[in-house]
Amino acid sequence: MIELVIADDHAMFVDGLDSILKDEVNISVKGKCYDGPSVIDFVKNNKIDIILLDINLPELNGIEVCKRLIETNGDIKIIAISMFNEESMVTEMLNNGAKGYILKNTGKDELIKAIETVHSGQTYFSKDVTQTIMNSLMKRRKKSAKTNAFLPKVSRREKEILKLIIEEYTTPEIAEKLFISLKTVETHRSSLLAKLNARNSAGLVRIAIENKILD
Amino acid sequence: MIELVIADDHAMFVDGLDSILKDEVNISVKGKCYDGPSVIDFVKNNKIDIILLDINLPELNGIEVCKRLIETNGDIKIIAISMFNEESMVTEMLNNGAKGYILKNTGKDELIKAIETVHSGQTYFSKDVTQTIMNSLMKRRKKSAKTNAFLPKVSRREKEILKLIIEEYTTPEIAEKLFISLKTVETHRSSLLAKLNARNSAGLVRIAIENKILD
DNA sequence: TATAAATTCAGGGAAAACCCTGAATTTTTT
DNA sequence: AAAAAATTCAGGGTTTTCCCTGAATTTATA
Repeated sequence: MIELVIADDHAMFVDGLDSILKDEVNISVKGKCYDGPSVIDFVKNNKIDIILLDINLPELNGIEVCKRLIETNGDIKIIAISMFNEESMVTEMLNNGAKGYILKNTGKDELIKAIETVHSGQTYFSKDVTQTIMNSLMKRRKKSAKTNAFLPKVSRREKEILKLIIEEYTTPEIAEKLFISLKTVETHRSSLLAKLNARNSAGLVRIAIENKILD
Repeated sequence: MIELVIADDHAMFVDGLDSILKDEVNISVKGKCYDGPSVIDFVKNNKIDIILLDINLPELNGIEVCKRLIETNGDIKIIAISMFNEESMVTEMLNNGAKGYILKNTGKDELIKAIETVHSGQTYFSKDVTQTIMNSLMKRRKKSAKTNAFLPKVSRREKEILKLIIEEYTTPEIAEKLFISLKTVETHRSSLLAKLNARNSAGLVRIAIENKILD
């Protein structure tokens, strides 16, 4: 028997889920919560396998609830429920330990499949959700492609010096470390500024990291 | 008719795919390539809708091929084929414009579904692949929590100044921009160095980016 | 083998960054 | 209301960075 609790501030939605799940012989709805703190309380005092957790909860939002429950009660399984199919929310929930993410327009069959899958120790994400994640992963391409723009070649030695600059070494220190003159290091620094089109060390570091020049 | 080319260095695998696709009335295998440069050549001289592109290609690997083809021939659709279900490879291909990613142990039905889906303008990722991506997104939770370690609070004003430092503004410029004294900016810089445990601006920028202090 | 690119070094100077001490005022938190 | 944190400013000094010109040597490339 899978024992679960439903957490959502819309009573009607909670009841809807409840009536859907009532028909399932191996699923038992042990409780209903309408705000964040209640969920934490309820889980503390009852043996619960799975929480169907809405993201938009009053007082303490679903993301926070998820984080706290995983911290204190590591073996609890959380399925996030949300109206919004947004990459930021999905990743946020995943990062806080949710085992599944389904949308509110999910049908009965998929809901039950999600519950059973997560209960068996696996993770469950609806097709729409995974598609959203994949799409957002792809969109990042255009961003990074734009920032790349035009980058001249940075020589081996320059990279070496750039690396040390990023590691907070000063020019005298770099000179000593590489057994070359202080003036040579300064030359390399100037070349780097020119090549990467930076005004100072701060820009050098930012541009180097943004464009993954080292690696 | 979907016109495609198969690119993989293992002839036997290529022939296997070919014979599978031969039975499909609406799919036509227009060519077979066994290394990176050949693919680029072939696509240049033939009207191709889709490329089934292996990641491990000789001379020029699949990731590079993908990047170049998308740059020159934006409307071509690439489905990556790989033996390995690794998050790094999947994201790498996605970032370079692949529209699908399937594993080499994928069955006939799924392969054809992938081709048709991608040809229709959508993206296709097999269940295994999406699962891998979702899992790796979840694993990052622990990582980011560790790197955070202990970071003191950076105040609102300090963040403002830190942002400008990262944008390559100098102290006099920041002072003018914020209508405050040069000495005040210097104080904030010192506080930032102390709080973030950095030795200089370069470190400031690196630490700020690494720990996502702005955002 | 020419040519180009990378690496090395130097002097001298201006600007910026960094360090220290010290302090007043405002805002936030307890 | 009191304490703590944030923001503001200053003097004076050292170090580092940045800029310019100029140049020799080594290495890679056409």
